[in-house]
Amino acid sequence: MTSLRPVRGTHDLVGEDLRRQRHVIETARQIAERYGYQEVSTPIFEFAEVFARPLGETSDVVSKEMYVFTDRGGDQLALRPEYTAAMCRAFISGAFGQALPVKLFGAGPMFRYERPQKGRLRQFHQIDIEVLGAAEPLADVEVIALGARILQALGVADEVALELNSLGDPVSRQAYRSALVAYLADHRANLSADSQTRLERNPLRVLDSKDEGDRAIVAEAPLLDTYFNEESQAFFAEVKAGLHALGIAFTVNPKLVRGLDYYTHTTFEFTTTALGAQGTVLAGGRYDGLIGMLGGPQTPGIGWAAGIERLAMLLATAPESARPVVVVPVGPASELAALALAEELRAAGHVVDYGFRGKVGQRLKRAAQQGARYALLLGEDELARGEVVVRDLEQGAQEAVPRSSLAARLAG
RNA sequence: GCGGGCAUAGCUCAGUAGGUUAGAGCGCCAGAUUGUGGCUCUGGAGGUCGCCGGUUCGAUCCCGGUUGCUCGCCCCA
Repeated sequence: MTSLRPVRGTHDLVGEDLRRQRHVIETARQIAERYGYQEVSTPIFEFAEVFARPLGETSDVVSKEMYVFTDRGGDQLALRPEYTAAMCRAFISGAFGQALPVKLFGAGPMFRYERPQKGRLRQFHQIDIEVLGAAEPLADVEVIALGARILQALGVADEVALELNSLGDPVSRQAYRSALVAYLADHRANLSADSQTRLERNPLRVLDSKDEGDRAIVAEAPLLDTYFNEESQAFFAEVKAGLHALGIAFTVNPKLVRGLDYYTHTTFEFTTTALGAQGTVLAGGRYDGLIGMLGGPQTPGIGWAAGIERLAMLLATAPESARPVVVVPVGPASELAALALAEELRAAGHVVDYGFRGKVGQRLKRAAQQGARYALLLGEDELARGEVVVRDLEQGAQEAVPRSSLAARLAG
């Protein structure tokens, strides 16, 4: 048995799994570009405060899941557990210029120290979309639409449903929070143990508790939208109207509360029942206070992140890998000529593999395993005649083709 | 951090009511076929039965612990 394993919750990505993930990223990249989002890539580690401050010191992500370390210069750094705060830091650092809004697309690894399970890893990958500097509800609409279009293009739209909610602006949210805490405090004794601690740390989370007793209590709890001021109501109405106008189906889930502290107004989640316990596939919301919280100029923001592994698992089929042409020298005397032929075909744009050793039979077997369509056999006889034997590995038929018409033969 | 399931060949898995050399299919290597894969046949390599300890004359099998994987809780993409 192997003694050297990848670190728990990390995986080597190869073959079909890698192709699935690349397909997810490429699809998202193309569509984001079509919507006018620019691709950016930020460092995978940052000063730890970049995440600790906006996410909240008491949040699980910061208090128990972040990979934090001190570097040789004594700085407290963290492997990024999410993209949004890092994007905002880059914005404050001046990476994206001054013209607002900026529309950003990114994809890459994130790190959280958690118990791995289906659809959850310690190093996982996310696609990230952010719009910074747009306070308009139509920005929320576009951002959600972009997510919906990507899910459609991936062919997973039927597996997924959009849930939408609003937390209201900070004033409304705070008013509601007080009312909720007061209500829950009256029922504290009947709440589950988890929800009693939620009540201390993040009372809104009690709303989406899975515990049945909690659900009964929550059913009677005050409703968020009754605490909305006019502005919050109008904002939410515009987002919903925009989604209707674009034909994007959603259901309002008044108990949809995103976990991270920085959300205001719109929150949303695309979820599936096809992935076991980790149903959330793409989720985000508006975070108008985040950039200010980080010490930047008050700038509104809205965005989402999608789990690449989760999307890759939903893909019905894996993309095919390129089918190579394999060049096979017959006998040692033709090796160099065969290698030169391979180079020539590569220069012409073909995917060409050249094995380094083995008898003709072994090389052909290998070529078939690689999924090659053609094997090109080149021996002394063919060299002398200026020909190449083109063997169709699917049909089993082969024919000698003059070098001059080889390109045309392979094209057909 | 808490709970359940699983751990035998490269892969998927069988097995021994505790007993001498632990099996299959697929894969791998070689040969039949010294310039031809996929079919067929023959032969071969490959295992500290996850690890440590206990019970026993004897443990891959029973018991305890441990590690890993996996699924769930918390939390989240």
